[in-house]
Amino acid sequence: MKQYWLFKTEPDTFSIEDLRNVGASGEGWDGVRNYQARNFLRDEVKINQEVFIYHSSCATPGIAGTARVIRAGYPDPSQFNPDSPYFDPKSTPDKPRWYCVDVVFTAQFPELIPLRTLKQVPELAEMVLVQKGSRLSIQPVTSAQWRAINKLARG
DNA sequence: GCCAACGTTGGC
DNA sequence: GCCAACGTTGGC
Repeated sequence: MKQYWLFKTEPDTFSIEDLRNVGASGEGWDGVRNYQARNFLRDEVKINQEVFIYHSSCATPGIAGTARVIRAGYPDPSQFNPDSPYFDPKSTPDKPRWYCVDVVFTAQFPELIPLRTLKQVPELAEMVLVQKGSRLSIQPVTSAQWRAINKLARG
């Protein structure tokens, strides 16, 4: 079965509009500093898989649109950059600790689908995002969940 | 390996 | 800004 994902981002820092604006070159999804999320990026997120872009820590948190993976996991360059907020002095190029992938914008939903709406959809009851206390910033999404959310987005 | 203290996430 | 939930750190 095809694997889908949900990536969280704070729109004040990097929004779906920002992703759209970088165009076809895509964007390195860097700065993920959680081991469970790292493992997904390193081992399981593959080229051509599709991703929901989720806006967190903002007035209306929710799913803003979609992206596609154009490069699978590789060492996150920001961990080696002392000027980066994501610099990790304990990481070395032969033993990188953190990984990222590249994604490209595919669509922005006509309207963001708020978390509060997603929580009310029976088909999404098992979704990682709506589980209590889920802080995971890179999450697997099933094909059934992918379909249900795209249906919601079309209204 | 336990676990208290501390730090972070993120909705509200 | 509050605070619950969770992750990480570090002494022992």
